[in-house]
Amino acid sequence: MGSRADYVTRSREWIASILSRERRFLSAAEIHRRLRRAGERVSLSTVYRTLDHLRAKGDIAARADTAGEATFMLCEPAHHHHHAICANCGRAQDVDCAAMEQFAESLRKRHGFRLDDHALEFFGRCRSCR
Amino acid sequence: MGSRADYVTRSREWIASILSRERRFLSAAEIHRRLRRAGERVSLSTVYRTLDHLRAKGDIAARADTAGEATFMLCEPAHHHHHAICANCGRAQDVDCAAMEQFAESLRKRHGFRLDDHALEFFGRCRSCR
DNA sequence: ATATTTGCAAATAATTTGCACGTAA
DNA sequence: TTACGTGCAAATTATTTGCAAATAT
Repeated sequence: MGSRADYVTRSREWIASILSRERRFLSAAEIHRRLRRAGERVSLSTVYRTLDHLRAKGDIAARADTAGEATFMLCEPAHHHHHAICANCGRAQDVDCAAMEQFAESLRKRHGFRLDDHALEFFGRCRSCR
Repeated sequence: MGSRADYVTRSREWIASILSRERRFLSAAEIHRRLRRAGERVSLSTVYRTLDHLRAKGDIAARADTAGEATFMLCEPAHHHHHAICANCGRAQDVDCAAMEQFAESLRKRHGFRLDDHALEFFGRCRSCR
């Protein structure tokens, strides 16, 4: 039965550590640039493949930025991507969403829309960037 | 002073009419396909340029779909892109958002996040697709 | 030993651009 | 007429893939 292994490699550790240090959405190219700066020689395709791997495992959240470029961020609850994204530093913080869920429910009642998933993003300035 | 004109052309009328008929997010390629089906000979670049033009005017909303491809939809209030997107037919309906605004306000108080803009999307089944 | 990951170079796919020609005003 | 729009082909950019070599288990 298909239970594929999960090798721990230098590239993967580096990419994970970058995502873990910078708690914000990064593109594959940005991650690749940081690797080179750190002196790590990892190919861009490996970055893409690793990000895809992490996404499949549910370890990171992916979203397309305004230009449509894919970006990735470490994020535990794989199913609730609610973030407050700072227009200045780009950092994203998680947002608790009890009120959100409640609103989603009222949505269904008023609009007859059966909800499978939802995504909410705020754009602005975080506390430290004001 | 730079107030550019706004010519009414065959291509633009067609593209506007397609967006007006289909109230859902369409990619440039999808719009182009519809034009050809209708027997209209419009280049893909013109589709892109027209969509960009409409977006600049604030007549349409743009968003990257899950694959990162740009999609466009006719949408009056240029600053509030809240949509309920049907996973089946793809149609997007506007969602009233008084409760949303209120939630955004509490966000600021609790997280110290100064809000510039926000985007909210629901994915599921609309009434007629259930 | 063997399955998995990687690098590299080439293939795709979406989008943009330069430029000569067409068209609305 | 003249500013704006369009087609076409070429350029750019993000992402994916095939395959042989490297590496983790």
